Amino acid sequence: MNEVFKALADPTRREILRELRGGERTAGELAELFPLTKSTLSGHFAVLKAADLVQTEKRGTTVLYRLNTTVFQDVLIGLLGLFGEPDTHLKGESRP
Amino acid sequence: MNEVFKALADPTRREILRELRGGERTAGELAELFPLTKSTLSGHFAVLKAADLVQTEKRGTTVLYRLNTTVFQDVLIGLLGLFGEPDTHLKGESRP
DNA sequence: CTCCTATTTTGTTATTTCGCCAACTAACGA
DNA sequence: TCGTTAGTTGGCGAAATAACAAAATAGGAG
Repeated sequence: MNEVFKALADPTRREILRELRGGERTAGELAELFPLTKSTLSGHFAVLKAADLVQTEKRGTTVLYRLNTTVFQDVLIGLLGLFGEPDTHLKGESRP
Repeated sequence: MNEVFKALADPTRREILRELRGGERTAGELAELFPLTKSTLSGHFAVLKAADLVQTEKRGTTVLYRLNTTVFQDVLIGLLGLFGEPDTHLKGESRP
């Protein structure tokens, strides 16, 4: 979960995710959208992949990136954990 | 919004927010919960305050910190912006 | 096999971040 | 006023981060 928040901390990476809302894109297509080199973008892709925010598919010589919407739910739950009510009604300790 | 995500990127700061779910705490009370110096914690408080994630109230010689739940909504909307559907149904361009 | 094209990896540099200690300010009580 | 307690600020070093250029890898096309 820490990796997810760290990944979301960078504006470029958030913009990448925003672009992927429209559907899958190749690494090159994404790279063209930013005033950064391909290698820099490739590093950002790696961070997003490590955080499981994107999924990749290798098709021939290109790599497709797409959003992993499953993790969206995890982030939401994480946020609820930050701002929601403390779980005082639970039996066990939340932090033993 | 960038400051908010940056603030959430640090585990200590997220833990501070989690602690504040239980109600307001003084800077000293919060500092005791972490194996860090007061000055370090003070720095984290400043980041959280700059991101508008907490509100402060000076009472005598102590400073009370409390959660700013208003920003929670902003973060949610920001997340929906990242993972939700692109706003293709809107009239204007989203990025002119 | 050889040459492109697409992408990742590696090495380097500049900037930022996080932690500590020491010094400082502010409010209170004796 | 003097001393104490609560908290913030400034300076510094270590580690993480983000950017680039150049080299390396992997897949087709010919």
